[in-house]
Amino acid sequence: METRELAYFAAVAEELHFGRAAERLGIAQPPLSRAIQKLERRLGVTLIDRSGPRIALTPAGEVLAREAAKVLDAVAAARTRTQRAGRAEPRLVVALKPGGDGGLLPGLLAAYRGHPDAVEVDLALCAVSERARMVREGTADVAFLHCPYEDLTGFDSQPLRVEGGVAMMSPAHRLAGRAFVHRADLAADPTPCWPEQHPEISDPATLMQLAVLGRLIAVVPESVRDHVRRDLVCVPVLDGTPTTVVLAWPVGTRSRALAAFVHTATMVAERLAYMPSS
Amino acid sequence: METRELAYFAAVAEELHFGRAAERLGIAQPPLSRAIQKLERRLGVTLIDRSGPRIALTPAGEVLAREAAKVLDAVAAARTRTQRAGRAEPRLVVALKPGGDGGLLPGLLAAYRGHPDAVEVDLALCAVSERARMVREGTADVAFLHCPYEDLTGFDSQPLRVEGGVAMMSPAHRLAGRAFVHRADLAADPTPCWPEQHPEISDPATLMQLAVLGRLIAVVPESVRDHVRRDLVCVPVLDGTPTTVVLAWPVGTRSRALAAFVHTATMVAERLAYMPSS
DNA sequence: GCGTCTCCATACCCCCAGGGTATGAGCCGT
DNA sequence: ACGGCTCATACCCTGGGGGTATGGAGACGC
Repeated sequence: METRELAYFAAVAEELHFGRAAERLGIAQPPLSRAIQKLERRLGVTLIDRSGPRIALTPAGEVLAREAAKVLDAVAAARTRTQRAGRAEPRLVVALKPGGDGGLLPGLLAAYRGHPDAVEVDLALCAVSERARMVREGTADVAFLHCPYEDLTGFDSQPLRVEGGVAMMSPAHRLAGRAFVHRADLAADPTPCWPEQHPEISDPATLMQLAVLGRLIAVVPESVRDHVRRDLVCVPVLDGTPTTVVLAWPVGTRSRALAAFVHTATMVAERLAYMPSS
Repeated sequence: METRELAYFAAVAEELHFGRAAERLGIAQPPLSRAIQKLERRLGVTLIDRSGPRIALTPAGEVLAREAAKVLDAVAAARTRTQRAGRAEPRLVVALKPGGDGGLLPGLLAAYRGHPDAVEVDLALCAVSERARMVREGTADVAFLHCPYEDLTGFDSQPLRVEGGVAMMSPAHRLAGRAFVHRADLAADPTPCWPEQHPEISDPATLMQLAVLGRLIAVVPESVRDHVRRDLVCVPVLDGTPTTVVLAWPVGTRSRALAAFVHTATMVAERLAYMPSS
């Protein structure tokens, strides 16, 4: 099973149409039909049900569609990781969303610079949904992720710190004067909360703008507190789900630079834990 | 990057010798050299350092060697899973070591048979190290694994029950009369324990034979207690690391039969938890 | 019910990529 | 310096992957 064949099958499985799949692949339809037939012969399994008016995947075809996607992802990751490893002097690409480092990054970068295995660090500031994908695809080496909001399957990870939540809201809001709130206070509120109800807002500026306008209340990790606009107030949510800031990297990575980065991060996080007021 | 090329590179990376790698691959040496050169040109990266007396992998080559192994594993898994899905009526292959089901299997199989999504269940009784590999390669659909002794990366899993440990020993042993022991009692003992010091013993019969002879003390999950030879005594280890029996399956599996099996297992495990004396 | 349209399979051809053999080139060790 | 080991190069050849043209099997309209 060559990757080309798997890519062909993946295209057919997605389009459910040989002609369109062939067009997308940049080849003619007959070679594509033959390639799929050959794949079926070699596996000894029917992958596509061609009897109906529209073609459909057999159960085996469904399985192969998922497996093929995994293989193609692995191949793409292999390419980017290999190329990155071969270019010039090594660098470490760290993916995070703005403010998503739990306040650890300044101290971490300073401490990491002094480590014997340290290399140059590139920061990839990106949207929420991008970070895990970047690491999976090899564009980034390691990412700051937030449990339990993000899926850690396929990653090794190191928890750095556990943070409570604060509710970010307009000063005009009726809860703005409170020393703390509970989830129930927010649930009863007419203004919607985030990120539960608005997962599509990935941009902090947009989020804060909406909060200022009283359109929503955002529950964010407490470390974000220092970066919010001055015209917003933050009120701790006592019973909010705590967020764990973790460093995540692909399983099986063997890189001294990465190991040093993770180790340094753990040290820095521990040190900060004893000085939480900073 | 075709899988053939990756297999070629993996062979070279393993043998560190073009001639032997070519022999292993069943091709001549020149085509292999060319294939690797082509790979390097396409990636724009040097993979192999040919300057020394023995060839060596560059850092990029090291990366690709690991990534290629992942891809080839994924391809092999894709083939076996697809073929299994296409053969006749579906079956569910459950991998476990003898006695490794925490006593859940009889009740689980009986309850599963009644489930609407149930299919025939094949039991693959295999050695300790085989189970995870079988699921990873697609030979089995799901396995009983034991945390924290086995690596769950790449799997989704469902914990079923937590078990304490019992020390299995000859009746002649000085601790055999005790109602319970602590780790310290065993650590001070001249006879070695298992599995910590003897991971190579994967066969329960061998293990028990050695225990009978007083050559070792085996610390095993308490559910194994019912299956040990009658000429052995089991003494609870109060402060032993608890073993969690989990069901593990490949991430991303979509199978009603498997979902039903896992769900049933959870139910059965819960029910058993309320009747621990059974 | 027949023509037509759509869509996949088949037939046939071409060409290049991948494989083989022979041989050269570089690097040791003696 | 020379022979041996090992990888690269040169050259040829074949198979298979890709192209075009066309057939055949349902689905739909009238």
